[in-house]
Amino acid sequence: MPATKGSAGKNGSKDSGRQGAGTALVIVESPAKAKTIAGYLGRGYVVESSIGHIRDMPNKAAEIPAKYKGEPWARLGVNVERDFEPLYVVNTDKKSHVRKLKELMAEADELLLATDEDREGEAIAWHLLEELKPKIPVRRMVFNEITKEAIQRAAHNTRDLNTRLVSAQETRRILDRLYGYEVSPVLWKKVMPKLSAGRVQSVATRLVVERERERMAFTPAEYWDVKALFEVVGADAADGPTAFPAALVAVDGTRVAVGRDFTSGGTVRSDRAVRQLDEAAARGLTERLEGADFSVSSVERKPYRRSPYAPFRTTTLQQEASRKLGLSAKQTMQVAQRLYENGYITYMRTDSTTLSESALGAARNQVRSLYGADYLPDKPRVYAKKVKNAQEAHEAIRPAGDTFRTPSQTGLSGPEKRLYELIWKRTVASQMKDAVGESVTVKLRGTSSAGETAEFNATGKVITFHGFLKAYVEGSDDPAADLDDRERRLPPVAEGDPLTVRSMEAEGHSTRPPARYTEASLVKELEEREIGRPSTYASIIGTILDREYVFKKGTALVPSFLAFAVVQLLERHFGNLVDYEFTARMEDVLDAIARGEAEGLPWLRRFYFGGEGSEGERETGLKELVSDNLSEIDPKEISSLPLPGTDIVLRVGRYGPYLDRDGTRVNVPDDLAPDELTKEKAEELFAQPSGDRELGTDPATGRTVVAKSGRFGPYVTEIIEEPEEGEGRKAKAVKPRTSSLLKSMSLDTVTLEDALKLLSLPRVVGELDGEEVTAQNGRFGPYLKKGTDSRSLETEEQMFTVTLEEAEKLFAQPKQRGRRTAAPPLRELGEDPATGAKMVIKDGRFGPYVTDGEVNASLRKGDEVEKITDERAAELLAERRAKAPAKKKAPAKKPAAKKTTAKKTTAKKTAAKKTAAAEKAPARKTGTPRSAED
DNA sequence: CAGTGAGCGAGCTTCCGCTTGACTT
Repeated sequence: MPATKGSAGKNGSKDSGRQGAGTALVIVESPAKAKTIAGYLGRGYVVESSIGHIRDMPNKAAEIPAKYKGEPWARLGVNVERDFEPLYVVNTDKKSHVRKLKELMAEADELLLATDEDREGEAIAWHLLEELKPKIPVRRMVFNEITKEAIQRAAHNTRDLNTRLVSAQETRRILDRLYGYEVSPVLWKKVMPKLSAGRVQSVATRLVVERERERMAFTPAEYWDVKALFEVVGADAADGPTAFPAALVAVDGTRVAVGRDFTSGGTVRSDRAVRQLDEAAARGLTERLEGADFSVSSVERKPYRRSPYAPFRTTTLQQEASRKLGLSAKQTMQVAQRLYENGYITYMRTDSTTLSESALGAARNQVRSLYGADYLPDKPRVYAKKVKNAQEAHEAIRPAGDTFRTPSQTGLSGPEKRLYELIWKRTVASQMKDAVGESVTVKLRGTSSAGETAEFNATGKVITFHGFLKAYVEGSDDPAADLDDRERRLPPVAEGDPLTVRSMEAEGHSTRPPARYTEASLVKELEEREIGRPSTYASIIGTILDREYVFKKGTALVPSFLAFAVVQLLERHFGNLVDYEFTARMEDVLDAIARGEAEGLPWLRRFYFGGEGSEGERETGLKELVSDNLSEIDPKEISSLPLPGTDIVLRVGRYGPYLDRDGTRVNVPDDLAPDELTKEKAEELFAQPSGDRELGTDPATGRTVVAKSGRFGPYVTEIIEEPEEGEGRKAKAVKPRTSSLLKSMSLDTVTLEDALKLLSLPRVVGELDGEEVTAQNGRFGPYLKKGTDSRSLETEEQMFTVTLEEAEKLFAQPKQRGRRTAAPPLRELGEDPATGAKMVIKDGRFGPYVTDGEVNASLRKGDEVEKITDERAAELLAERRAKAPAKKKAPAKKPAAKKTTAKKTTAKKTAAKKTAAAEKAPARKTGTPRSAED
């Protein structure tokens, strides 16, 4: 609806429109929010969203602007040599949106940056400012709740941008980038490509691994107790239950041990004066108590009171949706997002439990109408913030609006209705009265036939006023635990009342290892440790699942052996970074920066370049840890997990985990939980046929032919019997013949016939120039060999069919000619303005590339052979030239002692010794943080 | 994890936090 200009309200105060003729552009973070706010602000305002952050450091090489490509720090996106100046680019998916914002701004006469009032929101506002470069007046607009009054108030009570908060955010961002982009490559080199490390995900992974370690170290303890059903003598069944259960708690005044009295090692805790009953003791006691007289020795009554739970924030919603609806963190957020976008609930990514005034009113009205005034407290309930680093830019998660719709009024169905109902109930319950009642503990005593005094306990709970429990009861992760609304009524008994035993039974138990994390409990743990943010909890789980650091077994998160290797590496070589307190300490620093009491730069400098720690000790910087210290990380050691009490080592290989005992190896199934890898299980794996498949006997040799899966893929080989012990060493060890399967074969279907054919290789083709010519299969595929000379063959089949004449022709041709000359350029382009050389696009092993005859440059993602312009080709070539010159090697270092072989393994070890020139940062020129500019 | 013989255009992977559609399979 177009704004009617003119009568913008001279008397103004109540007018929802804006004074003056022009319009103000208001930018918020979320489109759904923009829609709502636009309605509240009315004419004179155009409300648009930024859709989150609009700029960030480049994600990957393709996003780095050409002018920075050659910089040594371009890979990081942070100029570590110049005060950690970040390089910001508009995210590719935001380019068109930023353009739109610019267009809208051109129409406006004022810009209101109304992003969230937290660290990230302030930074988004600053980035908008930097990117939009407004020439009109700019103000920062903030609000904590989205109601008409609050929004209109906020529009007229603007402030300046808080640059200190922006600095805190930028410091956080830089640290996360340095951590992630410096440590991940260490994992690529030492463990496996494409792995990742980060401040949040690595700690999350470590938590899961540590829990598994606890489970592995756990020794269960067995203990027994006695359960009995007692009956009140002479009670009237009409008054309610006359029998009730009780459990043995003490014998002769000594408490009987229960689960919590044991250590994880299976022994009784040293500080516990308890008696551990074994089966014989428990059964014996039960027998001796048969027919014994019992009486009530004490009755203790305590008032019971329970207050409602706070309204939902992201983590508690995820936990309850998991317990009650069986939703994963990601599913919960997806459903909640839909509810939010369609106006059913408030924002779902929040760490706040606060309800706005209007929400309080709505909740209280609903309590009154649905449950009656008796259930309504005199004053609204206020919940203290539970989360330490809460930024509270939003409300709690609650039904939207000034009046709450009941679930049936929404017309929703399926998971959306169920989640809405959960949120609605929890919100309403949070404004109801406490549940009150009484809890009772009854102690019973009897004497056994051997004169032992046995003491039993019975507990009961009676709720006299259900209060909020009428609306909502929180779920539990432990299926054995009693829920809050569970009542247990005991018959009315008094001290001295006689009781008879209706039944009595000894029960055996064993202590259980700590439970594995679930998605919800891991998120809860992370939140308590101040690690991660509401917008990221679900994706943290996604990341560690994607990297295969954990897998799900039911709802449990099980760490992989890969996670053990990665965590082991990080703990041993980057201990500080996976310290559980790392983030908490970082938050302290960031808070100090936000308060203006500290600067980010010195802190980043120490983190990256090292320096004096808080205790005056020298702290090694990240840069040194990932470069000079790299050679200290032994990949073999890192990937090895000794199995305690055995000489078996579990190793994490490129093709999955396997066990190694003195060179004998066996694969470990990918889905084996680490705590299930016991000594016995390991032996079982070794005893199993190793997946080799016997194909039959070679009639020529009598040897068994088997198909196996090896390092280089599937292959066939033959089994050669070991010579008998006394037969001496004179018989020279015979090497078994081996051969890789052809590409057309597979391990499952290969036949003895195939195998014999393969084992017949190398085939003698004939003789040329006095040398034998053979056809065989090798590392790079099929080839012909003549002495030290060789030529590749086109197909595997040729190994069996190639004739001497064909071989002679091949050897007559120069090497390497195979396909190069055969392949004409894919496209011809014009001349490179830089060199004047003609450019062509060719097809190569790694896909299409452009070359000028000297320099070659692969096409990048998004480049299409048909659409490459001369300019783009020249750009690619220029970039390639700017990179480390492949030809002339700088002789800065001492000459290499030996010729480096091309073997990858050695390259790995010698990698990363970089010249440490110019590492020292020059003294700062100015003391002003870059982001503090006005 | 089986063990033989080239010579070549590499380039990319990855972090945490804000936010949604627009894409293809």
